[in-house]
Amino acid sequence: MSKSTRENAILFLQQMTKVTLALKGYMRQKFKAHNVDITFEMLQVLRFLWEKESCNQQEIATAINKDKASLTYLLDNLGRRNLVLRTEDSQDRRNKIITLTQEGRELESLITPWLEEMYGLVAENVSAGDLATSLHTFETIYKNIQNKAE
Amino acid sequence: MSKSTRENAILFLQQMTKVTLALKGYMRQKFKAHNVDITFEMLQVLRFLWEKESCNQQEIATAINKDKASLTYLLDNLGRRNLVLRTEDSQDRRNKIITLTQEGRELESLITPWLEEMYGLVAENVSAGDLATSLHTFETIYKNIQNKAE
DNA sequence: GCTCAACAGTTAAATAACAAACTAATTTTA
DNA sequence: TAAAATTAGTTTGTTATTTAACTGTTGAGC
Repeated sequence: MSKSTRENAILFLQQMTKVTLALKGYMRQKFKAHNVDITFEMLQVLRFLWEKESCNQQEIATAINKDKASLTYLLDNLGRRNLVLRTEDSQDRRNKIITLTQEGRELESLITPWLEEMYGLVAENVSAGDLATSLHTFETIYKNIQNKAE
Repeated sequence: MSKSTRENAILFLQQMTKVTLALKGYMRQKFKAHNVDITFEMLQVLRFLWEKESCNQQEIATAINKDKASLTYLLDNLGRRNLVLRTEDSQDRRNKIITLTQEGRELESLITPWLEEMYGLVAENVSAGDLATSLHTFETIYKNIQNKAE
């Protein structure tokens, strides 16, 4: 690995961290400005449920890259805010079926525009080609890690 | 924003999350395999201190993109592990000067190779051009967010 | 049919992040 | 120089993540 490649790898990691933090901060500020009492992580759950009304916890966890313990916790918090409901699956009693409450469903129309703005922030001033290259780079790096970790 | 651009923006965010998690997991597994009782976040602090032996907390916080409250907490944990020392700055008593202990310095030679491996994972099978494009994309997105948030 | 492995979810303990309010020290400025 | 603003760090409360151990349920193979 050449010295400049190494430097760029380090910069890559730094910039990735900064972008992640900045996007979270952007959404947090939106929530605060509109008195919506949820976090970025809760939004990830809600966004999934807006698409797929009913499912078990593991399904959500897999979709949004979290483990099931985090989901237990997140759904407790969403339940406390009256945004989701947990019911036992009578078909397979290991499952808890998660559904949105009316309140949870109603948030969709308020928040979706902010999500679209966030997607816009990712795409703005970035050519389609550069975006695709970056995507491809992520995929390569991800594979590199999977291979190394066996 | 075209539909496919939007899709790619969403994929970009998903892949970025996955890469971040995978890299953290990779390092965690290294620490565990070698019985080194630190976290990825503590490593960020140590890595900075290996370069710049002595500084105050705010300087570290800025360099590794954390807030000062997180640093208070992280340095408590590093201190408990006997890896860093906090001393009051007699020049400006608002500052706490952070230095590595012998034990903290000794970790450098053990851990640096793992860091280099991590940089390698980012650069492996990625052309210099693609890496540079990705870097540039991050910078553009970061600027987009800064501009939108005023 | 029983046993055992696999699966879904919970819990507890440790670590981390963020916001807001706070203390103490220093610098600015009027 | 006295008051005000700024800066460094801590504390508190809420939220999130990870690991590991745990409970309960289901299903496969003998």
